[in-house]
Amino acid sequence: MFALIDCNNFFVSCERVFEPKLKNEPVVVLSNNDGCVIARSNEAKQIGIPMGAPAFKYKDLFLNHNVTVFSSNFSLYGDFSNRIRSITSQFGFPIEIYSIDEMFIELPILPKDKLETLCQTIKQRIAKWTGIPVSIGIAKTKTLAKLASHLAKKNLKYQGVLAIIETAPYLKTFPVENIWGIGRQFSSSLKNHRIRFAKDLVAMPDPLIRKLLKVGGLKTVMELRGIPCLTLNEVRSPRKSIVSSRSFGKEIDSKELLKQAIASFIEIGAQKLRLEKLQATHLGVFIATNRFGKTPYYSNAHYLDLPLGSSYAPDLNRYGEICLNVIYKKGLSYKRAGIFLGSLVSSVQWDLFSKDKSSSKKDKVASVMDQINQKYQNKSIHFAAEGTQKKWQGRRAMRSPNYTTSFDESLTVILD
DNA sequence: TCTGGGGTCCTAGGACCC
DNA sequence: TCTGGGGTCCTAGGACCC
Repeated sequence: MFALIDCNNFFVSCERVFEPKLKNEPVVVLSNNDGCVIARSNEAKQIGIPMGAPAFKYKDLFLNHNVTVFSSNFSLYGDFSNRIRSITSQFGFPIEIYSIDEMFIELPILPKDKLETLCQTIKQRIAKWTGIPVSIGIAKTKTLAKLASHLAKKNLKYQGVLAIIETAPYLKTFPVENIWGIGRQFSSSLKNHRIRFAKDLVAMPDPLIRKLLKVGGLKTVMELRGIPCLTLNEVRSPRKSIVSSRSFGKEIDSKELLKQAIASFIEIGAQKLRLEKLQATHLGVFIATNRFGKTPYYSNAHYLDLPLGSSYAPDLNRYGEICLNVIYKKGLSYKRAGIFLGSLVSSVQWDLFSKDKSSSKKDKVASVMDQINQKYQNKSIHFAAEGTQKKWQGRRAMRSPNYTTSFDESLTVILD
């Protein structure tokens, strides 16, 4: 049996832990650059704020309904995510971290009421020790567990936990577009075939499913039928690529500033590489003007294979600059840029003819910098290529303090 | 002024081979 | 009338997820 533990309105719930007065109040969390709504409390959903709503278009609504607005604070959310994982792992079941706010666990086969009691215990411990409310769905396959958690979240009568043994009654009214693995395109093409609910999908002939939804969709349907196709992945498979990109706070036309932004993105990626003991042998840079602007949209990317794998920013940066030179067009104002690191390898493939014998020195430099940035604040020390002004950085005016990951920002409690 | 960011997998089609 | 028939590999684009 699989159980999916899903945190309710996760980012909002994290913010509420330190602002208890916001319970039962409408709250939203915004994306980078304070651009879009990426998390909503139930109250905010009720007001009619959709997922992904551009913040500036909803300013009045926020004001009129007293919506509390946060910039995103991923250090805080990541820390809560780790705490919830460690609490869950205490129960001793195999566990898969699926995303920042979701985990699968594998449970023994037990009667419905035993499964639900067990998961209520998990749910209550997470709530008591972290303050984060979760919903838990239990079923024979991962896809059904997802479906169950969705129902557990939406239907108060389940009190946050639902085990599905007999699937038929639940599939009957479950809309296809809410099924895990059925996105916008697939659900609209299913609707053209008059498939509206999970039960219709399950009854479809396999060749037609294969034709419309490809192999992935066929797996989804098998799982809905109770035949497990997906397994628990306890160890995360090594990452295959890294992307680091941002929209800018202000549009940039200077190539020099773009270079600095690219250098910053490369260092973010390089840090991840070093953390996971990987090196990139493929690098790309992409830049884009404002999609919504009046001027014609320009976006372009250029990729290079590197002669030697690296996780050292100055090395990667040389190729980054080459890429930028290829795609940069003078006279345009750029709104977004990013870098891509791919073909990641775990050890260096030495180039027989390379003159680069300095790699151990570079390793030392990088590791000292990483230590300093870890001990003090991140970006305490950085390469000059990143620039000192960061004129391109976006807004995050309403970010909450890093209560749990920075001593300087921890909560002060005043006792009377 | 203002519209996110980071991933994976699958497929169709082109290039190339014999 | 009818212009071979299989293969493999790579890539871009599209689908999905959070």
